[in-house]
Amino acid sequence: MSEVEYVRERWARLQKLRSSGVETLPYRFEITHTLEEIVELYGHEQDAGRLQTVWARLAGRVQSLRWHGKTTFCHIQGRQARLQVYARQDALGPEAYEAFTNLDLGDVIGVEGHLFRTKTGELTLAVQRWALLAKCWLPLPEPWHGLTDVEARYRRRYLDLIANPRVRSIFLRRSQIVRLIRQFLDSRGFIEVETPVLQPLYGGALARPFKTYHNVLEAELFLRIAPELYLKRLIVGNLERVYEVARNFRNEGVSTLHNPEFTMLELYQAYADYEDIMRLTEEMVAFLATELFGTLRITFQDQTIDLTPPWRRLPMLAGLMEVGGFTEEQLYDRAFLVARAAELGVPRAGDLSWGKLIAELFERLVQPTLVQPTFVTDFPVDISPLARRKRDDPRLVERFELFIGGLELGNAFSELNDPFDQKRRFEDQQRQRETGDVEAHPIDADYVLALMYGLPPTGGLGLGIDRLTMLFCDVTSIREVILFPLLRWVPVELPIPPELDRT
RNA sequence: GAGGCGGUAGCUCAGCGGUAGAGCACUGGCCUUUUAAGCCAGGGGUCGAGGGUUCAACCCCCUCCCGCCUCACCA
Repeated sequence: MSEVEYVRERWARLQKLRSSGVETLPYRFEITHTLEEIVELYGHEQDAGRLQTVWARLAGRVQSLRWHGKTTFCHIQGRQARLQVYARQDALGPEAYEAFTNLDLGDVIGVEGHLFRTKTGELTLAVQRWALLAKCWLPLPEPWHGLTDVEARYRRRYLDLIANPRVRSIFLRRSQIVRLIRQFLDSRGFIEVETPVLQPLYGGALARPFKTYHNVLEAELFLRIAPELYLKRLIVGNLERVYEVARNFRNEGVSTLHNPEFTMLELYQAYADYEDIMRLTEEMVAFLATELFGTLRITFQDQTIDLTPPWRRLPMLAGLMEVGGFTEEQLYDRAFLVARAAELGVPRAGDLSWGKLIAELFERLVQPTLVQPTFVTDFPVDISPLARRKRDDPRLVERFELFIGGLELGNAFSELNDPFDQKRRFEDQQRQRETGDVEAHPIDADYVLALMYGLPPTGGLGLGIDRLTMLFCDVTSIREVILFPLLRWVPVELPIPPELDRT
């Protein structure tokens, strides 16, 4: 049967229901409990007499229907809990009962009655009155296999959420993660702030931006690629500890690890350095695991990951020596690095700076081995234009990236607070841009001006919320943790029968 | 951007160069404690789109669209 015919059929049933006296499509329905509350309160209550006295008004989506002549069972589903509902002709009367048997899977109903337990012991509501709250005009995916077609799952995420409990649990967990992060940071004296998404000049990361246009100002604007430079202005402004749960936009490819818009926690703490931020990070992630799972040992892709702090610190150059087999001399031997990089398939290795060569080699040789939580520290200065130089080696910066389960989760520095050095670093980026590096950081004089008023020593962190959620939900595609991942637009044809397509 | 895989009923999937299939869902009937309810009967298809080869194409060929995976790009 075509979708149009389903709609037609259900339309006819709705008309029948309207004439049965059952309340139809009301503006509100007063509930006494959510389904979660009812199950929580009475799920273990065995006393039949006591259950009998519980009168409840509940609502949910009909997710199964079993009818047996003069009685009908169904389950209604809420956000997490579901409850069985039992309708009898003798309790409802012939009209309301007949209407109940004409429900469709997917309809949203409100029910009123008392609780009891069936023969098999299942907590159930015996309906006395009911109302149709919303009509489901189209058939739902079948309950047994759920919805598996990936494209359909992303384009119609609501169906995915209805049909696949695991998907629901991922997004509930994501919400919990963000809530716990706020709780953790608030308890440490951070304040949550909001900074511009529309920026006249983008910065704070090395990436290509989306461009847009303000009509009245007649000005080009960019969607932010990171909130970093605004948050650090706030540290200049004495706010001392700030964070933002920031949606960032990067005009880059889509993959299992990248969505053009994604969510990053950024935080800045005055008077701290990157060592402090490492401790903060491991404590925060350990807090999350403990609150979510009650343990610091989690499973990701069949590997057990131990989140117990302190985590391994691995200086980038040390990693190349240990895992990559480099000697200290080789690390500064440009010809050797170029040859090794070319060997590993790095394109245009000869054109890369020392820092980029080191980073490429590290990424290929060492990164895949990082399953247990690891802070990779001390990056080359030329790929880190916003990080402060290492106190005992000006070729490097005080920066770390966090890897867990092979995922790159975060990036942090001792923030560069010297306006003169910052200006030179921007100028260096500008030169890279002129040689064709489209991701080089643009010069932001307004930001340097802010630094001239004095940025205290500051530690900052960017933590990928999407990827952190992937880790905690044991999924390998970022689209599984983003409710509506970016897909190419396709036209939709509405299955509305022509005779119903009027006012 | 390159390569691989996929798109068949509302959903999950078979299928074969020769009349389009199953399970669930749907419709009608029976059934007052069922739960992947059961039993009986029935309806439902632009086989992603377009072109080509062929007596004949869901199937073979070409182009395109959409998606997934790997790689590249990308921190």
